[in-house]
Amino acid sequence: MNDFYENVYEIVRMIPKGKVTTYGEIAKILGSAKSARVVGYAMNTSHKLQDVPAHRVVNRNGLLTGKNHFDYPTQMQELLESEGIVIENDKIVNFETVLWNPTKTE
DNA sequence: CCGTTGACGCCAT
DNA sequence: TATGGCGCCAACG
Repeated sequence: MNDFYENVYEIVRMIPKGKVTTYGEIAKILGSAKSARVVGYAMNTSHKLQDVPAHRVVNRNGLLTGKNHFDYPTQMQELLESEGIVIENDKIVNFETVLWNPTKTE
């Protein structure tokens, strides 16, 4: 397991309930701001890991781009809604409000 | 070993 | 404002 992925998983695991973060932010924290795609790929690999709430990770627009990779397309939205996050048209409402900043939280 | 693809993001047109 | 292309890095065929 590469440190890059380990860091990704660790950050995603740190996301508190009812909050979300973006691939770009995670990538930036890891030092590869432009490698957001790799973060997404890591998420795909994390599918086998239960401790990684991949549903709390969205793109910079708050759009549920990865919903199609779950067991069923609506699972991601359902999980987020279960945590109090409001989603409309596959997009998170009040995205900035539910956005979690890993760097601000220690 | 080389080419293509992808849970993204930014810049150019 | 909307669409398209390029970059980045790793995995897969």
